[in-house]
Amino acid sequence: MSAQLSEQEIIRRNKLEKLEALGINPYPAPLYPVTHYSTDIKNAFTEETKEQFADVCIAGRIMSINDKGKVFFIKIQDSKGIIQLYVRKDDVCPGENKTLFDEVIKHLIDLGDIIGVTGFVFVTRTGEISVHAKSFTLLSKSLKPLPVVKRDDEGNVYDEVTDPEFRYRQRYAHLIVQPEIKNTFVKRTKLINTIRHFLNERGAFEVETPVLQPIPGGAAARPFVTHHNALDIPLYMRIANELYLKRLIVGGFDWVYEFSRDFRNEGMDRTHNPEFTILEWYTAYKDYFWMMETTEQLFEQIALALHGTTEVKVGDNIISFKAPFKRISIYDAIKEYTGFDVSEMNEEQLYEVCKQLHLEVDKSMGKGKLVDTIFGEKAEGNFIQPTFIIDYPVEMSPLTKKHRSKPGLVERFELMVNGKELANAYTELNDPVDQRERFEEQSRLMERGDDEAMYIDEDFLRALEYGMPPTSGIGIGIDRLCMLMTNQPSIQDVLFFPQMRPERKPDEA
RNA sequence: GAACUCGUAGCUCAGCUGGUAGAGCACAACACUUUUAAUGUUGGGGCCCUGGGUUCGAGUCCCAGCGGGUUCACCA
Repeated sequence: MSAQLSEQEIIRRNKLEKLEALGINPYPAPLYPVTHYSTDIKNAFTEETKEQFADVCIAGRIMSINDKGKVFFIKIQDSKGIIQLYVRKDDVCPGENKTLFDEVIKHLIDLGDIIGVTGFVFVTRTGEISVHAKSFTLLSKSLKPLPVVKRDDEGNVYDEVTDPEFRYRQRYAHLIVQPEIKNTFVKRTKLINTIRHFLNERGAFEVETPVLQPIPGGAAARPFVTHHNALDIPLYMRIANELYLKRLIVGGFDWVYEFSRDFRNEGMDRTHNPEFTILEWYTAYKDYFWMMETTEQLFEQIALALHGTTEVKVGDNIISFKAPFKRISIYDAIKEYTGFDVSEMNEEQLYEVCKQLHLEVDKSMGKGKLVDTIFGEKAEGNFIQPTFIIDYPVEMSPLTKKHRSKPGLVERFELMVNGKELANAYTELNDPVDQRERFEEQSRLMERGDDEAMYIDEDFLRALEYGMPPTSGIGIGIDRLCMLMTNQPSIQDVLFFPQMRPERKPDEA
């Protein structure tokens, strides 16, 4: 074990022993009575307010040390920012015993240590607001050197940690070294809070439903399988929570929602993580037109909450979330970008169109999947500004109510933004007889080899048979929405701990 | 799962057609009581991802593996 330690790690362990020999606990238990944060001091300190800062207590992690002999300039980083400490030998060691300064501060303190000081705020000769330390306390010794990232007053960064593996595997260290990435995660939480507030103030009710499901329903995807020992049955990590939320609508809740962590056993890339978050909500006595209007309002509100404006810059595009959004049927969208009118086509004709468009297709694909493929490959990427794609063919949508006036279609929309799907919603299918037929059609697709076709959920059908009010529901991909709203190209940058391949243990080499 | 690409000090990176392993920061020692990414002087630190091969000789060339990234496939 010790053979694997670097020189610097060994030195730090030696310092730990020396501290203990001096009777200093490198990991003290008592609370540290912090009174101020770095940026609050820097923002509020003036000649006029300086009395308020005559006696402050502040703590943080040492990010730089400038040793000037009998004076140290130490920059510490707390949860809000960085502030400089001015540590003078005779002020932290007023008596005869100068050990704290000559030994501890001069030799036993490292970058990365967490310390606290009390003192008063003042401005140095070079004009930097600093804390003049009267006492100095080691709060936690750091045994592992952090990557050293430096930055000057213009904000230029030197020796930035660029290794993505480090960023994602050791997020804790990445957050220390580049705290500006916190902004993305602060925005993520703000986004979720905004949605929660939007829904709650309209009377929606937040619920929790099973993650472990005996039948993985509500979406077309490959699930993770696990096993329950006591019951001796397979259980699936949920791929969606749709069918459970609808059961609650049957049970008499008019508007339920859940931020659902879903799991899909599929590939990983910069837009896919095996676990991800989808907001789903269901509202009784509404239809998909109402849902489009509500969705527009929600997105407009999110943009305002995060950016203070409805115009959001994403990559090279400026996206306007000002409601209302454009609406176009999926067949019109396909016609616009391929020239083919597929609205009246049967499966063979669609297959032929796919061939002509050089799209990869196979015989297991039904009409729904063929239309989906054409749209996904040829049209989807063109919708940069928020656009509702509406009225999908029934074959693509086994949980959606048939269109009130257009045969062969269902009342469904997907919201496209920046060329990607952000939301998927419909007027819910509440006819139990129709729902059973749709499930049976899915079974036939499964037999043809479609490994994403849905299972028949008898319990869900039983619930529908009791009667579900007319309902509209929606699913919104929260991670994708975060990527969009924070202008991050990779899902790994909006998740604190994205899934990684297991790290190889050093002793396995 | 496939193709391409990368792996050298704690960090960022050099290392030529194969010939004793390099820099800056970080680290250690000394000096300096208001410094500004980086004060000066001196010093230490490497299984060059792993395993094979070619060669008198491999960080460098070849093969395989491991890990990362990008693109593609599947999908939200």
